[in-house]
Amino acid sequence: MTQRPKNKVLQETASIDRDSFEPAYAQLANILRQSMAEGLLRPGDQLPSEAQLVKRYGVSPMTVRRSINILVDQGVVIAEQGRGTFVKPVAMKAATFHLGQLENLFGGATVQLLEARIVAADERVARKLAIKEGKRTIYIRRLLWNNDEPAFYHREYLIYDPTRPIVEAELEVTALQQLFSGSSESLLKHGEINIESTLLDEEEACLLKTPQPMAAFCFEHLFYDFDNHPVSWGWFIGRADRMRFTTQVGLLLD
Amino acid sequence: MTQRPKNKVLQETASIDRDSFEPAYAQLANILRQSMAEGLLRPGDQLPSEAQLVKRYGVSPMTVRRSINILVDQGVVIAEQGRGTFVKPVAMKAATFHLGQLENLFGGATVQLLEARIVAADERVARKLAIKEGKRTIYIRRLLWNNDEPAFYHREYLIYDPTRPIVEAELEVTALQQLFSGSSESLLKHGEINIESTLLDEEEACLLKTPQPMAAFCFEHLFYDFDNHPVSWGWFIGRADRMRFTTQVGLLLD
DNA sequence: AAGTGGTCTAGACCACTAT
DNA sequence: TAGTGGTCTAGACCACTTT
Repeated sequence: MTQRPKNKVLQETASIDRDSFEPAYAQLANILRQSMAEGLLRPGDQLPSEAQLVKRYGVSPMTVRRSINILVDQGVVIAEQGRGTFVKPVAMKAATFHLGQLENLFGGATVQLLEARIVAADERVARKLAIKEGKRTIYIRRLLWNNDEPAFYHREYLIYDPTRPIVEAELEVTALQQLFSGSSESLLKHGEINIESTLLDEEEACLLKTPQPMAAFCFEHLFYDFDNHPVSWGWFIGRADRMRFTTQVGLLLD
Repeated sequence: MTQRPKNKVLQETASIDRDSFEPAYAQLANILRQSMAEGLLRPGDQLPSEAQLVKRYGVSPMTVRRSINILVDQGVVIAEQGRGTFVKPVAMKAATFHLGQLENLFGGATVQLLEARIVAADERVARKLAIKEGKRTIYIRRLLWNNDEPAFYHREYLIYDPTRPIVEAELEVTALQQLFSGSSESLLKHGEINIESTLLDEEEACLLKTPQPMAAFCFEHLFYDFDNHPVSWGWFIGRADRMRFTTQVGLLLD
């Protein structure tokens, strides 16, 4: 282990501007992050204690705590009760991928209904939707177009609810579209999405008008209603060369 | 637009347990989330005002604000100054994919060095690493093994720094491994990672011992040091059927 | 004018860690 | 015992929206 001084003096120039529109807690968080970005505070280093920060920057303890909580939430420091607060090394446990491009793909998409029929649930579907095998489900196949190009091929199994007849318009709206539009009329409470990398099979390649073999992203989705019952299970498949997911790791400055 | 009552009475049964180990702010946040999960509070509904929550649950304004900030950060409610706080509809703008499995793959991996040599940067490499074309870089090809199976094929271009000779041990440690291990000796400050879905080419399939065609995940990475200079650019390629990324959308309860 | 969220104060008490 | 972070109070003042 390399020995480093336990505590470093931050640049005295930085201070809180009380006339700024930026709140004091945000300013202090930025000052601390800036110190890390400049290498004044390195991974493993201890941050000044709360009491020190209170004195140095002339803010109340609650404000200091809020600043530090922000850094903790961002995962750039770790606070240990009774020991101190330390700069975390860059590590990647989870990555937030921004699906902005995906949002665009769904946003302007038009929906072509390929097929919609009532089918009996086989073992696999029954298990996913938590219903009995043989119960009726609605099977829907759709093609989502974007800029006159086929963007996604979507297959979905919906719980068939005899008390709520299917409006034709509904067939043109997908669960995932609702997610992206943020419709407040959604019946969905939550869902799980899996991203997989697959090859297009013959049918998929044909519908999406791609040569074969072609790499693709597959988004498997399972959505639940407010009673925690599964509502739909399906997959969106789109050619990989139209999508990319990006994430940043480590320290981020504004 | 459907009209809903602007404000609902929450279940009076729920209250803060001052003897609990769970802090009051977390308890209150959970009570509110529970109300959403049960459908008492639906997307678009207004939450009780801070003053109301202060009275009803007998906590201070700061504690109420902290609870609500948690929900805001989680993206399940939106607070609008002067108007109120409202339940957000389920929407997916970004998705956090948990790379736990990936972590396992890297964690126990052994590294087989295939090639390491100094090469002049071509236009593409020079652009990515922000150096002049023709400058020397270290090109490394590695195979990462996991459980006696080839897991990832890694190619990487490193900035060649004549003042810092390459230790042989370094060649067996990758930037991404550092990320996963959370080594505090990392020189890395931050980086960008792209996830792509691709097909394995002949060389890749051969090294990874897969049939062809085979779908694969490709992680392109670009890492920077504390001076914001690029350090390395490369790709990890692994067969798709060994990885899966999952995310949850909407309301999450503990 | 009344009600809402946004920020902030100046402490308090507690649990935990190190010496 | 001293120092650290974790929680919480009981207000204050401000900016903003609605009526």
